[in-house]
Amino acid sequence: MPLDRSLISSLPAFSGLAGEDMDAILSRARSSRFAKDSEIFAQEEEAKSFFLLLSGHIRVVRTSAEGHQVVARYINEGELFGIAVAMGKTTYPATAFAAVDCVVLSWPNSAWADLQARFPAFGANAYRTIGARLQETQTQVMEMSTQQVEQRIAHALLRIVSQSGRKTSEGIEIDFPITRQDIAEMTGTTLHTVSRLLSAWEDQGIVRGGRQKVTVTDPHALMLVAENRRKKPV
Amino acid sequence: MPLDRSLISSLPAFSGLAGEDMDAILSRARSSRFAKDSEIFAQEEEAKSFFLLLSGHIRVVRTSAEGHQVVARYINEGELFGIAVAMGKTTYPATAFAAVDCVVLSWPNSAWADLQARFPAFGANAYRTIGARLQETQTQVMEMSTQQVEQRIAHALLRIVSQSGRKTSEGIEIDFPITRQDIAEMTGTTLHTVSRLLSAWEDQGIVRGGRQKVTVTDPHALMLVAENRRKKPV
DNA sequence: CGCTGTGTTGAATGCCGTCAACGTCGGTGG
DNA sequence: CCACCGACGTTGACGGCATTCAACACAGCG
Repeated sequence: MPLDRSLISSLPAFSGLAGEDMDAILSRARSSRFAKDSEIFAQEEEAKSFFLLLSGHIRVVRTSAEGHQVVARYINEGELFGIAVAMGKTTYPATAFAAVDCVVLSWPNSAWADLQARFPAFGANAYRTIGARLQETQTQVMEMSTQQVEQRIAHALLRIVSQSGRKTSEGIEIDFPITRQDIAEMTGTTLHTVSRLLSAWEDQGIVRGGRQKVTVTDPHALMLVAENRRKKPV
Repeated sequence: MPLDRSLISSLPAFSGLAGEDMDAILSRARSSRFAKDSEIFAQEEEAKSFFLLLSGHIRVVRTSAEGHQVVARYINEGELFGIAVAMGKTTYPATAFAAVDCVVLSWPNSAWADLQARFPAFGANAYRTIGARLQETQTQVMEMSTQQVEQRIAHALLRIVSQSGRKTSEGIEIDFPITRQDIAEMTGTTLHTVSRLLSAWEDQGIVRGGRQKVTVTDPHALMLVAENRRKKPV
């Protein structure tokens, strides 16, 4: 069954493309499902395909030679990922896990050159994605250089809820399961420190914790923390 | 006077291109000189051109809203830089300073789409450059997350000398003036800590310091430090 | 009902940033 | 040529923040 263009027509990765162009691009794609916690591709593995996340959330993890892990980013619905081919790389630079059950489109890498040449807007959007990620990553380096752990965690939480937040009666909740350990690996700290800070913030009514769950109840206060501008409570 | 293709024929950014293609690309470029410490472009400034460094060394600096600076990277001879246009960005994400007197080629951004379409190998090389920088930056995030300051500085020094080292009778010397402060801004630490560590390493015969100068006299020992595998001296 | 993964909290250690003072190099101008 | 001055570098003392170590609580699951 062919994929319908309505799946993708509103996504930024396809902006600037005519309807029949989308059809042509989709005709090369196939759709697959990945169960929660399954692996979509692995670091160092030969890159055979590139992907678009239709629904779900994906955690991208880099592992160092010594076995340390860091969470490079979370992929949201509508984003391209695993686009090693667009960077001229033959292996994936990180591992991608389904944070929840996911549906993804995938294209064989062999289709990239052709699609990119025939539909320049598609290529340009992919390159824009890479550029945006480079800039985000550099921003992360700056934060890690200049900010304390507390500000970094606050920034990370704000970033996640703004990209993957879901409004509830209590506040804005992160839309996928996330552990203290995950947050620690995003911010270069330990789960102990994350737990302590979240507990402190919960006492102050800024967030509400839960098992694999974080809800931001007072985004404004959290922003003050992120900018180190609130007076610390006793 | 037209630019000669011999200037660029051996550079990776032009690999896979025929001689006449290089001429066509060069015909759109102009060459300029920048004095030491002058600014080639500034962060947030509207991106009008992209660049190739023909000779010299360039320091790329990002400044945060609060005024903190980090050195994102050094550009070596033969590398593209300021390629915001290839990432679909309209402003430069960082400031570029000439670390020494420099000669650069520049192209107007308006030439990018055309060059990229006519000479796919040129575009692909630029995208490869961006991909490589994304990966380096992510590696830096990993290092900052998992390693101590000492290992980070050792890694940074090894990276610099491998890319911009010059052999001398004493060892491998960094080929451009670099201050303790610069090294601190590359590694997310303070000039005090850098100074202390370099002094300690000098006592151990691993490096030799100097004003705006660092020479690695024992690269192997420095690598052991980087991997945290040498027994610390008393 | 135990087991595993997750989360919380206390106490102690230590790395490295901060503060401070001084030393040194090199360029500049009298 | 020499004196001065600013940029760069060194070193010591101190302390705070976050990691480390440890113990326990709790939930979900087979």
